[in-house]
Amino acid sequence: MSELAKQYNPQEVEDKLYQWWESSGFFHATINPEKKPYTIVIPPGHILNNTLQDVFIRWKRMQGYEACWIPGTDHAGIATQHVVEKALLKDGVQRREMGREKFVERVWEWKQQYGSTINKQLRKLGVSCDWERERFTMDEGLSEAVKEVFVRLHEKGLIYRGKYIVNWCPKDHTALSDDEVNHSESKGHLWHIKYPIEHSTEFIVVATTRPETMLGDTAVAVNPKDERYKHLVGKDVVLPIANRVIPIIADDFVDVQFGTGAVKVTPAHDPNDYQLGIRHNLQQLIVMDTSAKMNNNVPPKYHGMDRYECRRELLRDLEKNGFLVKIEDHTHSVGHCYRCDSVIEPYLSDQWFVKMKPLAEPALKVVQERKIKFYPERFTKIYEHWMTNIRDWCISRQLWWGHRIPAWYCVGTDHCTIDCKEPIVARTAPEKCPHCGSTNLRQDSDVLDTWFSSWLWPFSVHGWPKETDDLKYFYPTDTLVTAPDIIFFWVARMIMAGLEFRGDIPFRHVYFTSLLRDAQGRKMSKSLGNSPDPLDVIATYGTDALRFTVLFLAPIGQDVLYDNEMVEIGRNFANKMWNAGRFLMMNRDQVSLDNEQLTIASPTPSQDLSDRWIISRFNSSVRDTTAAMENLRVNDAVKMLYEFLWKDFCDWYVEFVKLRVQETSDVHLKQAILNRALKIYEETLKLLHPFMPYVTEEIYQHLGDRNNTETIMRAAIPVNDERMIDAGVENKMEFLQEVISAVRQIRSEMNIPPSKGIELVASCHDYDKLSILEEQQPSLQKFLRLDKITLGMALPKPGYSASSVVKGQEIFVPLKGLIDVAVERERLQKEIDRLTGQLNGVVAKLSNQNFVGKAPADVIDKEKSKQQNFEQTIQKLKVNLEQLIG
RNA sequence: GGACGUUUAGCUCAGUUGGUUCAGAGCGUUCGCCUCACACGCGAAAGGUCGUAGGUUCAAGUCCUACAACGUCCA
Repeated sequence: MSELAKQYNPQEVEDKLYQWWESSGFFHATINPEKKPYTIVIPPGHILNNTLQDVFIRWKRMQGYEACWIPGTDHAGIATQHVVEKALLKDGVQRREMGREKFVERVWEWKQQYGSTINKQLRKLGVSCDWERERFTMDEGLSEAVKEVFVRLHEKGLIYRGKYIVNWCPKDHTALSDDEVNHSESKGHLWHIKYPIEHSTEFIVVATTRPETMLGDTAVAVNPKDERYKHLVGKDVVLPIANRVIPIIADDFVDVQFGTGAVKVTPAHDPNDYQLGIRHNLQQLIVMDTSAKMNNNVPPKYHGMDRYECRRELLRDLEKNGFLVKIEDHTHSVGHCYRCDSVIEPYLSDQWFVKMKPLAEPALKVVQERKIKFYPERFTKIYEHWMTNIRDWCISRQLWWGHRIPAWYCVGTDHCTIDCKEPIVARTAPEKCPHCGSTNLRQDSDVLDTWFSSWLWPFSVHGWPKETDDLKYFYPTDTLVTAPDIIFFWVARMIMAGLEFRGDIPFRHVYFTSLLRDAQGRKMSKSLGNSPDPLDVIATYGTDALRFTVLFLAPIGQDVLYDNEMVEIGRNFANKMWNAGRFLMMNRDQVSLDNEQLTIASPTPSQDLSDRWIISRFNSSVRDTTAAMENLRVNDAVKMLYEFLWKDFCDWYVEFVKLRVQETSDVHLKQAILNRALKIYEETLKLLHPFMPYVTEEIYQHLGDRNNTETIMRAAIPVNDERMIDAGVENKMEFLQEVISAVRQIRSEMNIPPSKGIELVASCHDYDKLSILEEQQPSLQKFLRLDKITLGMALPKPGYSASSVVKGQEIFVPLKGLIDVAVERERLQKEIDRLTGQLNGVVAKLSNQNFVGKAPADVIDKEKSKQQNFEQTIQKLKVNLEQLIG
C-alpha cells in the first residue's frame, strides 16, 4: 500500500484513469438481454449539462442497467459556415470564388479540428460516453436518415415547396425558421407619411416603422369600420417618390388605434402585409435583394443602396417634398438572426416547408398524458402553448454546409410539359425527368435546416432507417438533458419525429438544466466571452471539483450564479474525502492482520453505538439519495451525500473510530473497527462516484488489491437496508452529540484553552440517558479532554461550575478559579430567555381554545410535551443561575 | 400586451404533502486552535419580523388574491 499524499492531487490521476477506463471498454455498451438498457443521446451543452448526463449514466450503470451514452455533434449549418467563411475572408478568399465543392471540403477540415476540441473537453470532464458510437449529423448513415425522412414526408404531403414570406438573414444570405429569430425591443421611430389621393387634393397619412419598404407598397389599407377613411376606400393613391398608383383597401386586420389607422401594405416585405396581399390579390413587389440592398424595382436613385441608407435618403426626399408629416418615438420588437444578430428582413422567396399540425398533435398528446415527463414540470405549459399554435417549419437554407435537399428540377428541353416545373423528390438522383424524359436535371442548391437532421438523432444514431439490433434494444432513450432554450428547436421536434418514424416516444424524461450565469447575473455565452474555459478550471481545481460544484449549486430549474472561486466547494470536498480514506488506510496498515471480512451490517460484538449509528445513517442516506435520483433531483442527492460524508462520517464517526482504536490494545478489535469503517467508506465512495468519478476511483483502487478490470464505475451502487435504520440509535447518538457540543460550548465561551483538561459532572434524571453516558464514558473523556468525569442520578451541582441542560439532563463543568461568573450568568440568562420565548409560544397555543378544539391530537400532544420540556429545562437553568455564587 | 419563474442571513441558495425548537446550508465575518487524516482543516459564535399589503386556517417561507422589483419565453 503506497502512502497517500496529504492533499488530493487531481492532475496526477485524471488522465491516467480516463485512459484506463476508455481503453478497457468500461464506457462501451453492448446489447445484453439480461439487462435493461438505459440510453442517453448527447445534446450540445455546457459543463452542467454534460455533467448531469454523466451522473445519470454512471448511476444507472452502477444500478445494473446497460447504460449507453451516445456522444456526437450536429453540423451547426449557419454557425459553421459563418466561421469558416470568416476565416477564409481573412485570407482574402471569397466563398463563391472558391466554389461549393472546395468550400465544403474546407468546412470538413475545420469540423475535424473543432470536433476534436469538443471531444477533448468532454473527456477532461470525465464523461463516460460510449465513444465507439460517436455520431455526427453529416455522417453517411445519418444523412441517409435525413433523405429518407424528407422523401417520406414529401410522399405524405407533409413537405411542400412554395413562395412565401420568410425570415431572411441578409448577412448569412439564408432563410431562417421562426424560432431562429430572436426578438428584442428596440427604440425606433414611427414616421407619418402623406400619400396623396389620385385626382384629388386630399391625402391619407400612413404610419410606418420601416419607411424604405414603401417603395414596395402595393396598397394602403384601413379598417372598414373606420369612419375617418370610409369615403376613401376604393380610391387610389399616388405613392410618393415612386409615383405608382395603388389602391386603398379595407381589411379588418387593420388596427384603428395604431398610428393613423391607415397602413401601407408591402406584401413582399412584411408577413402581415403578405397575408393581406393574398386576401386582396395584391401585387407582390420585391424591392430588395438577398443582401437587403434595394433592387431595380425602385427608382434609379436608390438602386443598390443598403436598406438603412435608403431609409435615410428616402426620408430626406420625403421631407423635401412635403410628404413627411410627423416623426414619433416608437419602441418596437425587432427580429435578429440567432447566429449573427443581423436584423431580419421578411423576404419573399421559394422555400421548403414542413406541415407541422399533423405532426404536432400526437406529440402534444404524449406530453399531456405524461408519457414524456418534463422536469421541472412547468415547461409542459410552454410546450403546450407552442404546440397548439405551431406554424409550418421552413427547412430550406441557402447555405452550402448541410444536407443537400433531395429534390431535382427539370432544366428542360423543348419537350417540357407543365408538370416539369414540379420538383422531383427522390432518395437517389433521378436519371431523367419523369415527364419529358430530359436528362438535364439540376439538384436543388439549398440545404436543409440543421435541426432537420437533429430531430432524428435518438434513432438515426442507431442506424435508422435500417431496423438494427441496436435500434431495437436502445430505443427509446431514457433521459434527455437539455437547455430550455432549445425546447422548440429540438425537444419538440424530436418528439414529433420519434412518433412519426418510430411510432414511439424518443425519451421518457426531459431534464431542463439550469442556465449558468456569471457573477453579474449575465447569461454565460461563448459570444460574451464570460464563459469560463472548463479546461482552465479543471487545471486549477480538478474535474471532480468542477463537477461537484456545479451540481451542488444547481437545483433543478433554477439559474445558477457561477464563479470560478466557488469551485473550492468541490475541491475541498474531494480533499476531505481523500483524507478520510487516507486516515483509515494509514490506521489499517498499522494493524495488518488478515482481513476480517465484514459486511456493513454484520453484527459483531465489536459494534458500539457509533457503529450502529453510522450504519443507520448510511442506510437512510442511501435511501434518500436513491429517491432523489429517481426524481431527477441531483442537487438534493449531492447535498445529502455531502452532509453524510462530511458531517456524519468525518466529523463524528471517524472521530469515534480514532479514539476507539487508540483506546484498545486488542488488535483484532482494532482490525474489526477499521474494516467496518473502511467498508462503509467504500460504499460511500460508490454513491459518490457518479458525481466525482476520479477521486472515488483513485481511492477505490488504493482501498484494495484490485486487478485491472475492477473499476468502481462498474461496481454495484449500494442499496439501503431498511432494517438497519434505527431511530432509537439515532436518538441516543444525538443525545451524546448534544452533550459533547454543550461542553464544547462552555469551553469556548469560558475561554478555556483546548489543551486544558477539565472535569465533567453529568447529573441525569433519566436512567436510559445515564446508561448512554456510562457506556460512552471513554469517548466523552477523549472528545472533551476530561481529567475527571462523574456520572450519576440527581447529583448536586458542584460549586463554581458552568452548566447546561441537554434533553433534561444537567451538565456541570466545575471551573473553580477559571469561571467568569458574569459570563456564565449571561450565558444562562440568554438560554433561559430563548427558551422562555419558545415556551410562551407553546403556552399561547395551548391556551387557545380553537387550537385545542381543532388541531389533531398528535399535534396537541407534541405541544404539551414541548411545554413540559421547556418548563423543566428553564427550571433547572434558573436553579443553576441562582446557585451561581460569585 | 400574454404566460411562466424568482424575491428567505452580508453573498449564493435549500426549505417536496401547511404542524418535530422551522427559520436552515455553504461562503464570508468574529473568537479559539498547526488536536499525530485534512488549515482545501477543527471547535465555537454573531447574523434574517422569509419582497409589500391583504386573505384562508386552530396553525402560513409553505395555500389564495393584489401589488412591486428582477428574469425568461411568447406575441
